[in-house]
Amino acid sequence: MSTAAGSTRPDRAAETRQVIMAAAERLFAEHGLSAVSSRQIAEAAGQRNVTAVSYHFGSRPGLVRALMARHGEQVDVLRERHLRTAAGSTDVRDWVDCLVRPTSEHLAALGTPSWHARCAAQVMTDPTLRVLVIDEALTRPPLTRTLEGLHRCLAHLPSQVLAERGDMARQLIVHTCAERERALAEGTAPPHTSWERTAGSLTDALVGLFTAPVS
Amino acid sequence: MSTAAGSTRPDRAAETRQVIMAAAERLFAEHGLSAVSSRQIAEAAGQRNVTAVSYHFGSRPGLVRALMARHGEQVDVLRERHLRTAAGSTDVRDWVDCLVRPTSEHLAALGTPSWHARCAAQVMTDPTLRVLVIDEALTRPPLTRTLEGLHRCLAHLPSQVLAERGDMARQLIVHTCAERERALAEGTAPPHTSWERTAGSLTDALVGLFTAPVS
DNA sequence: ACTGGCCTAAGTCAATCGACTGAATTACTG
DNA sequence: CAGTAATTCAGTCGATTGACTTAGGCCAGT
Repeated sequence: MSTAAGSTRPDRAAETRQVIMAAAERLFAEHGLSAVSSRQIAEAAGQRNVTAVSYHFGSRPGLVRALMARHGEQVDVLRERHLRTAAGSTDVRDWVDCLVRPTSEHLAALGTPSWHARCAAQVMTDPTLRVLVIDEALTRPPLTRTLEGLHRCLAHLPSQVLAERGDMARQLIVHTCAERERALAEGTAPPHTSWERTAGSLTDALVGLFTAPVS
Repeated sequence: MSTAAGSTRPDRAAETRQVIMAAAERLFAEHGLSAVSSRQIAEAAGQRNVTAVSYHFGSRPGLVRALMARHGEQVDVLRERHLRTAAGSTDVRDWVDCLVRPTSEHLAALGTPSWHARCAAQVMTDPTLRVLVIDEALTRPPLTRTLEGLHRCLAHLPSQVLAERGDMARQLIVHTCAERERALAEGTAPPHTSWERTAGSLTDALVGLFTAPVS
């Protein structure tokens, strides 16, 4: 029987993948995306083989994609829950909550220090990896449904303005969370800082951003 | 006489510095900060010596600092002008204009394609270069005066909220301009896109962000 | 118990990196 | 015209990188 007792055998690779991803995420957040070599990742993951990354993920972009996909799935679960409570609402704030809260809750669940927010910010700014992740993110059903709900509340805005403000919201969420994560990890955060509070500030700001009059 | 006729002699180094900075900026924007080596920069600048960067700028961080400082000075000039017209105003929009317009005007003056906005976004996200540039930027008098003016309009907000929203504004301006610059350079921008329009959208959004009610 | 397939370890290769050294070129200065 | 300091060029060094190949270890099913 291979019931409990930790893991059945074929999990060894999956475990190694997890270890590598955790190490990569930390190094990416600390030193920047392209400043970290595959060797360093493998070494930090306790793998004495320098080919570990390319074996398990094919390439560095493959690793990044796996990294983002894993968090994306977990955020999706949380977003589904928020979507159920926001269903049918015509209040912008409810839909902004669906945008912000899943991310902040996921980061809170990761504990401190976490690295994903900073890693995601790195990926978003990287000229080559940007596209790879953006269109993958935009095809996630819970996110597109959130945007649809938001658009229904803001139907009075020109579509181009809506698109612009959506982009701004994305930038704002990603980079604000990254900065907050760094402050939390470095211990330089102002008192009373928490992911809960961050989500609140972000939501307030985004509601203002989306409902601002168009000149 | 060495009046006209281009340049007096000691300018040779200054000229080379400019060429190197232009090449570096382009490569940084296209491939990411740490993905570009000093050698590649020197080569792209037409320098056959691989030591050109370290000779003229001491190090790679030195080059980045010089890059940011040069644009910072030019933006400062534009910001001074806006500050004169906004002086004494109690309208948030006037001060947001002082925040946004100098940047957009500077980018517009650079022509298309430009690379500075994307380069700046890279620097802002880099774990090591971030601090190097942020505190230098925050010590620029025209910027601090703008923030003071903004704070006077928003005195009713708790100081921590003010600080948070200031950070968000910074992120928003830098990354929105970077994304717009990329769209313009790649020709994938929607019609009617211009720095003028970008500034307008950004200003609307930021006014909404700053004046949003605190929950 | 054996065997076959998945996973990890170990070693190698050319290419490239940053830093360093010294010589050649340049254009002002006396 | 020669001297001088600044700038550019050319070549080298050890270290590191990604990609590749081969050998070893481990578990599952039979």
